[in-house]
Amino acid sequence: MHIKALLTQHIEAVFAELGLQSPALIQAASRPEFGDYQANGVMAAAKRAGINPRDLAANVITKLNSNANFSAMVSATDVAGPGFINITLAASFVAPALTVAINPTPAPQTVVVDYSAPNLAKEMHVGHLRTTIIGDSVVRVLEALGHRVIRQNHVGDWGTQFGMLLTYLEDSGNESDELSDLENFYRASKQRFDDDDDFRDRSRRAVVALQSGDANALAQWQRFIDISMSHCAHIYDRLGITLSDDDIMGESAYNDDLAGVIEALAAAGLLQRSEGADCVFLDQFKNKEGLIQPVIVRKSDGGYLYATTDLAAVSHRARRLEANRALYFVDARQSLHFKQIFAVARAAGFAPETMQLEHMPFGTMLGKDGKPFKTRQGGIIKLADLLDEAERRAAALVREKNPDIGLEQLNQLAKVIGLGAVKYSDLSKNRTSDYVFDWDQMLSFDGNTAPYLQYAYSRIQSVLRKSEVDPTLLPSNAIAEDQPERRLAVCIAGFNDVLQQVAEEGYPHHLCAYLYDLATRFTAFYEQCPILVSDDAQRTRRLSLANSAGITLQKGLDLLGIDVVDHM
RNA sequence: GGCUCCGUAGUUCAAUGGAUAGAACGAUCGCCUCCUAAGCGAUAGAUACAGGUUCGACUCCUGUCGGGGCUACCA
Repeated sequence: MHIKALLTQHIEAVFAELGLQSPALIQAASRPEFGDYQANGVMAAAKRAGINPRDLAANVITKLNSNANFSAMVSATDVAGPGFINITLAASFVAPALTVAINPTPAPQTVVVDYSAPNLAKEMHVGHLRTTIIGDSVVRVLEALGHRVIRQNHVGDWGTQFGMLLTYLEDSGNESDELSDLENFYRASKQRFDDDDDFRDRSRRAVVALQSGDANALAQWQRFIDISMSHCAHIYDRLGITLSDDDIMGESAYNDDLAGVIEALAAAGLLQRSEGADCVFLDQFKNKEGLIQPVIVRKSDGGYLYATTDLAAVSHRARRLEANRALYFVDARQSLHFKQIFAVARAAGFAPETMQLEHMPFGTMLGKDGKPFKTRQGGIIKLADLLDEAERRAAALVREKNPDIGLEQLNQLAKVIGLGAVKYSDLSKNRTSDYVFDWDQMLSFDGNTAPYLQYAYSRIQSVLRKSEVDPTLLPSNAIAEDQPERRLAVCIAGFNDVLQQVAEEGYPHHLCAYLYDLATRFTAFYEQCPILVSDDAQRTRRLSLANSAGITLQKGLDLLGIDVVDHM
């Protein structure tokens, strides 16, 4: 059920009938006393038509009420304030939504989602959390709505830094166990690269050897990549990320396409030689002095750059994968880069006009001092260490709450709760804002956190167990009666609206906010409406509501990549 | 310099141009004879500054102050 879409349709139809072209602007009511939903569009429509907004609102309501379909879904509509329309849904309309079905989209698309993309030169650190977790959640939501999703893990497996790493690997006698700590290995080779001129030159030659397909260099490279990728796979497994080896489409995969990209750009008349490099100059990247910022696609030494690779990737996604949409969950610092890539791709015809290219940026991770974490020298926290600490803290808490718990169950609980907390703390923030990394914040188990939602879920399971009824036999369309029941039921009915929004905009924090609201409404209901001690009809109705709330929580958390447990 | 993002309670975060700016943590005070107190209730506390547009501005525009980021051969 898409409540917003239905209300929007009805109201905009009335607007049209009155000769007005204006959005209905439906949103969930900002306060409970305003009903369940509100339409904010009347004021603007009235303004444009030069009529009194409250009169228009009254007129709209009259027309709405004469529509049988609208009357069936709504129990009250009122004009409020300067011209808001407050809408209270009919309990009988809300009831069917308690089956908690996710509605498939009427217009399924092929959506490429580019996310995670760790740099294989290094070990995954906390900076990779956002793209990986947020991207995976959006992927889950898109798939749940019936879109065909193609994951693309555009790993950093190519480029100049590998010259440095392979040269260092060679110098250190090919000791593969040194690679067990990738981070140290990277740091050591970087140090050498910065200090040693000869090493630097050899590193650059190693890059050329790699790019020209030298067999020995390639073999070394492959070994390095395999080891590094297995580190990533391990992290994905722990985090429950849906990426697999099949989704790996790294930078190196486009090597054979790069020359073709240059040719195509030349054929399109876009290529210009400037200071020895092949560039594309587009008017839209002109500054105030009229100077155009070039997009360099081939260096003066003949080497390609990541811009070239990304152009090849756009082309691949458009033609081979036949994507209608491509989403890039990548750091906001690359905003200009993607603006350029998308513009060049369009100009060169690599992507059809009908294909949406969307950079879904996220903010930078900051230290507690508010300054960006420097990834170059120290200061980074490995993802593996963060997850260990999360599980350790969760285990300590679980043991404290439940001293008699068995070891196996303890570990299982600690994992679900610890990882849930880490993921939720990231997912619940607007991805575009910068991100302050703080152990205690990230591993908090109180308040608006995943454990709160998991706790609400486990309480529901507890009540259902005690009721000794089979939840699948509960009526799935109970009519809510008391106020806390209504508030809960209306919230459950809004599930599809929020999924739709996340699929369109790529902001899972809206789903988090929704689930938190749902959980607080459940808790209010739980406090105010005794379930098990009620009489038969009431008991069944309330059990049914609780069950629906539990299913919604479970499904919603699953779309965030967070598990639930029956006991906490 | 140019472009761009940001500045909201003590702290961490919310708020498609809508009504009285919401939460959480922390603080203070309450609530377990009662379906799990990882909970619930109450109190205090915020839009950097100055203009402007608008019926209505945290949100849009201009300026000031403060802080990130990007900006021709790294990715």
